[in-house]
Amino acid sequence: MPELPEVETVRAGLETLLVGRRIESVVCHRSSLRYPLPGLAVLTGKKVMRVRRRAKYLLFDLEGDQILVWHLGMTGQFHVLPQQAEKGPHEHVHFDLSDGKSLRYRDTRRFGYAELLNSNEVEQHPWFVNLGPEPLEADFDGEYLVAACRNRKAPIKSVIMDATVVVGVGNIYASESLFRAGIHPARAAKRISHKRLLVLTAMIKQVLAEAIEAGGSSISDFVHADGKPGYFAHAFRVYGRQGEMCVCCDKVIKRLVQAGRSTFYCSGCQH
DNA sequence: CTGAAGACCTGCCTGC
DNA sequence: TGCAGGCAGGTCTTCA
Repeated sequence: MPELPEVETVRAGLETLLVGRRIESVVCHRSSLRYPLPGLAVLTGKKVMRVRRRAKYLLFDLEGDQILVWHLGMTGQFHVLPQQAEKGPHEHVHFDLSDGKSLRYRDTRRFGYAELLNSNEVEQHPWFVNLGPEPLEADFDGEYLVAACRNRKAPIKSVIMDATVVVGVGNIYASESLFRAGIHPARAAKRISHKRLLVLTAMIKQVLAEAIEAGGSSISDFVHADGKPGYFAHAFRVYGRQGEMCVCCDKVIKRLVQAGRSTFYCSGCQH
């Protein structure tokens, strides 16, 4: 469910709630999500040292050398509840913690997945080895995107959602950043001028930074680790607004389907 | 190699 | 009311 701002918001929440706590017990209510779950019982007694993020993956650094890598898929959520809280629907894994709380993983559609790695295995793991730069880091800049779009005739929306080009830009923020940049989502990447790609790079950074600042979006499944919703959904300018008036001109927001995903755009502002 | 489409899974909303 | 169909924030696999 979550795009980069949501995962980053979850990461920050979990960092506060988990670091320094020990895992006292682990219960898996099913043996696999998207893939088989790793044997999590080995984490019993381990202290959580850090919670990091790479792309849309959460990385829990544990005492010793192990890293629990977790992807939330479309509908994954972590909640921190009192240990005595009853098991909720679609709660697949419980970690009881040394402070009397319980970390619960809930995932309706079960597209989430997890793996337990040693720290030296992460970079070369298939999930990480081909990932592009983080969109908010300096190595994702205009010149980089220009180079990535050269010779690519795929629609620009597909290119910015390609995790080997840049990580973390999902279906919502792809539409939002293309709107801000005034670029039609179906335009072939190679047919966009250098100057406009520089603007798009800046808009990707801007929209993601604003969403993180607002605590992520809240559509149906996203909630923070502490259960509070994010507020960025109120700031969508095109996503989910087909049939509504554009905020910038007198045209109506349209929807089209690209690679099986909905894309929202304004035919007046984007070309 | 590239790009498009299907697959995974459940729940909710719409329209007949 | 009931049911079929479409839709949902991700990513991997398959196919042309």
